[in-house]
Amino acid sequence: MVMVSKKPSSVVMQAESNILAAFEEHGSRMTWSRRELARTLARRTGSFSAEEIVAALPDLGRATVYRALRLLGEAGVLCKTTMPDGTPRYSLDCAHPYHHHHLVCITCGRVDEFRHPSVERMLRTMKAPAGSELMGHRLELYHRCVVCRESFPGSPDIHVHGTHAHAR
Amino acid sequence: MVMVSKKPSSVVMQAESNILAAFEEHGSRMTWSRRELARTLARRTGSFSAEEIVAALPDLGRATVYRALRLLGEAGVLCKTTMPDGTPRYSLDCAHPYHHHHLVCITCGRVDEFRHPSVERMLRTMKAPAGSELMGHRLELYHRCVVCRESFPGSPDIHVHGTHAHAR
DNA sequence: CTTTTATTGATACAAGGTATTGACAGTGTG
DNA sequence: CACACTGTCAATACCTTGTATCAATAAAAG
Repeated sequence: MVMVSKKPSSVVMQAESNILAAFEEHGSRMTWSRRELARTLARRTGSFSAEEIVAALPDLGRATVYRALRLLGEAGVLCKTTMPDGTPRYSLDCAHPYHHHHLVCITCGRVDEFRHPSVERMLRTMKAPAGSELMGHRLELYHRCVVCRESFPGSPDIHVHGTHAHAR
Repeated sequence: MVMVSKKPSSVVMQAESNILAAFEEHGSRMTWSRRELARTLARRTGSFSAEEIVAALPDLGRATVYRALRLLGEAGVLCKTTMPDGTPRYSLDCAHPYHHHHLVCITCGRVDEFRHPSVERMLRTMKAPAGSELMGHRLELYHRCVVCRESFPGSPDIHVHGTHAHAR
């Protein structure tokens, strides 16, 4: 996991206040822990694991971090993405806060958001089989981003249960 | 997790030989363990966890079961699905062995396979951002199946990171 | 039948996350 | 401002889902 592209400070501040707002709107108390967390998360680029955040905030308890991540996920400012091998990664919602899917680089872990009309069409027309009720969905596209292709040419042979390879 | 619909014995036998064939085609040795596993998996309906299989085969080691599940996943006869909360479930591939997505009941865990032209169109046109390379994808639709809706009316309020709720 | 090599089960371990608990800190009320 | 109420905290233990290791064993090839 490389890729430490710089994040403009205006974007960081925006992200931080988004996070704080999410806590507020959820009715959570504003504590030092949560402020620290917001500050730390806002600076992140790309995706990260929960344990990375735990490590970055040694003065917060594990449970506290996990609780906050779940809360922010429910509030819609943080997304939990599943890598091809099933390990979870978190990323901040930026571009499309309300509905989007993920384009995930399997090499550096970078997560981008996208929308595509065909997906929305599919979701509308899927009106699940007679009598059932659609409740939600998960869509992730796995790729190798430009930077990673340039740094490491060649094709990593990745297969994982539940993931469908694309024809070459 | 309820739903013990009966599986016709012809289907069971078909599934069992599919599994054995998968081992064979992969070049694996045919062992007693793998035969037992094939027999057990073939009888399953709906989805199941790895630990359920471990428990059902007390004479096989944990590692053996996990190894076989991974192998069968790679061979394409078994799918690993991610529930909304991130826990994995396995299910046999039946209808569309080569390319499909999953319609997952969040109440009983039943997994159905589906295809939808809009999804295929999206995948074709997504030709990921300039210079990157699409490697695979994961698409799961979460719903409550007919049986579960009848058994438990009311709407469970499920939200999990990375899953997007559908408008009601 | 012997050799080779994949496979096995046991065990330990790693990652990701939740449950519990006593202590403590924010916040609304008086 | 003081108090009590309740959310939140850190620490810890524990759970689930898997993987790594390794010596013993069983397929399969010759």
